[in-house]
Amino acid sequence: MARPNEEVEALLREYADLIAITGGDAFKQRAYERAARAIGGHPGDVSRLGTKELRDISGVGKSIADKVEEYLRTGHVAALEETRREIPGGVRELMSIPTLGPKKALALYRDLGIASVDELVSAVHEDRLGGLKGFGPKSRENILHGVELMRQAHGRILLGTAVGIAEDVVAGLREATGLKRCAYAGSVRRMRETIGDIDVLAAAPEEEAERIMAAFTGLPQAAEVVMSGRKKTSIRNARGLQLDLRVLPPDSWGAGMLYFTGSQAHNIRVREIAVRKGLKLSEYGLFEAKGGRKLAARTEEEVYRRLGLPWIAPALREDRGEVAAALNGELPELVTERDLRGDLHTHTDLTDGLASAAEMVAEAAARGYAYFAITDHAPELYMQQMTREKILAQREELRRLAERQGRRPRLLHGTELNIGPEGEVDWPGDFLAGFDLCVASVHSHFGLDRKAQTRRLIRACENPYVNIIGHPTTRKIGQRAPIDVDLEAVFAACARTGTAMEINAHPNRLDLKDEHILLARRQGVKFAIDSDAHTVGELGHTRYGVGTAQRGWLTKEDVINAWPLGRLRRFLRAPGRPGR
DNA sequence: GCCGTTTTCGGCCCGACTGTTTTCAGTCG
Repeated sequence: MARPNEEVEALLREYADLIAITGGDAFKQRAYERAARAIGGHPGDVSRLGTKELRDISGVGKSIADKVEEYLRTGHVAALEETRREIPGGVRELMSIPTLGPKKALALYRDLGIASVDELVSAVHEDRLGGLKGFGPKSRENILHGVELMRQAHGRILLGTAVGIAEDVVAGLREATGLKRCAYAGSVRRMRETIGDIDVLAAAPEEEAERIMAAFTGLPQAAEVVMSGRKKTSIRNARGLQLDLRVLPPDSWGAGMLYFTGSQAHNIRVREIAVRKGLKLSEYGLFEAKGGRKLAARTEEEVYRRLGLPWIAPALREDRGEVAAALNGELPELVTERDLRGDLHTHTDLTDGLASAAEMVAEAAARGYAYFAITDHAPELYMQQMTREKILAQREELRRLAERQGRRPRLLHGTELNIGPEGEVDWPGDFLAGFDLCVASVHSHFGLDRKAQTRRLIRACENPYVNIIGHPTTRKIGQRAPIDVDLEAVFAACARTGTAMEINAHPNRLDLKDEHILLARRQGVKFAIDSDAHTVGELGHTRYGVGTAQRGWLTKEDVINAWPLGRLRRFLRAPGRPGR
């Protein structure tokens, strides 16, 4: 499903870059970037849309719709091909080096014929950049350093890792400076699945800025100082991750958090509203365009309110229609971590977990869960050596634990079944009927074609004993691609059979991801936010699952483990399923 | 190139830092 959207997005982004390099209209470039973002984030498959529906996507007009259709029909776009002949791909690649943008990339190509990162590195070493305007000794150094970074670090880090670093840096800064208002913003606050850099905000009067910047560059995480000023300082940690600190007057805290939380596209939307009202919004506050009187800045709520909007949760700020929804009073009341009443997918040392059932249950109780499911692996995952006897013994163990435990959490005995290539699962129905719930997941045959993957997942949904499809696309971020499957067809089957889709909260999975959730939700699918914990500590991963669910606009109504136990049990025994 | 309860033409977000340009362009977020 996502593939055509991603392809079209990449295509439009490339065209936007080429417009920038060739010195084309900056507004035209932005129009292509905006359309690229809109199509990349569009929940449905764009290759299935007609001209009219395509143009209904905000930012897509006649010209871009024509190009998208041309691409989907023929596999290429004539206008893009033509520009590509003018500018070799390697020139665009130069822009991925920090400090090099379209103008400098073009200068390098036009004046020196440099059309790849390697050629650029050689040119610097051979000192051929000497005469080029805008390339002094410092920029040459920056280029070599940037290429080095690109080659070693390459790319983004997982949300879970980034949250840890961001929390450490905020705590370190607070301790070193006594700052009260200090927080991370940016994509970490929005809970994006991967993070490119970390933005930290501090509120302090002007005269304290220098002291705070010094504390920042003095943190143990600061392996390198990238730039330092009185208002903004950037460091890199030992692994090449950039952290930016902005210091703002305390009066500007809300406007600053709003601005630095982004996304950029969300900010543009909000500013457009400001402009239409004759106002100006910056990180310092909301001002009258004429006269410059400050109208709001102290809190995010205040700034939004003055623009006629309710507060918009960070996870929604991706320009996916949240501003329009806010204007119409149609923002969803998002599910929160506190809404979760239990976890429905966890493991113990009976299979590949590290903690005993008793330890897992104790932690679930400490988390305040009303119910808690243990779902160890089933026999088809051969390495786990599961048998009927072992899992029945576990059921007995849980019964004893429940007696000791009292009413909370109520223990549910489940299993994580393996979905075979034909959609079959490990045990027959009469044995499955003994479980409180069954999660079913793909653990093998990742390479089947789209038709076969789709068929096996739909069959799993149709199994009356399967309640939840675990990590539905089986992707591991940065490690394993998702299986090729028609998710829309699977979602339809889920909605029809009353099978929930899992939002696996492990930071290296986050599966389903936000865009899939948006799509599934519209088909009436229900979700389970599960930790898939294999250790006691991993039970805390649910926060990332909740963040992902929020990015998919889910309310507690959509999430079965935010429901009271009675309602959850009715869902697990829904009509069409044999009673048990 | 897109878009419209101010507009079908004339707008399109805004500010900080760096490097080298002696007054500001380019890049970044």
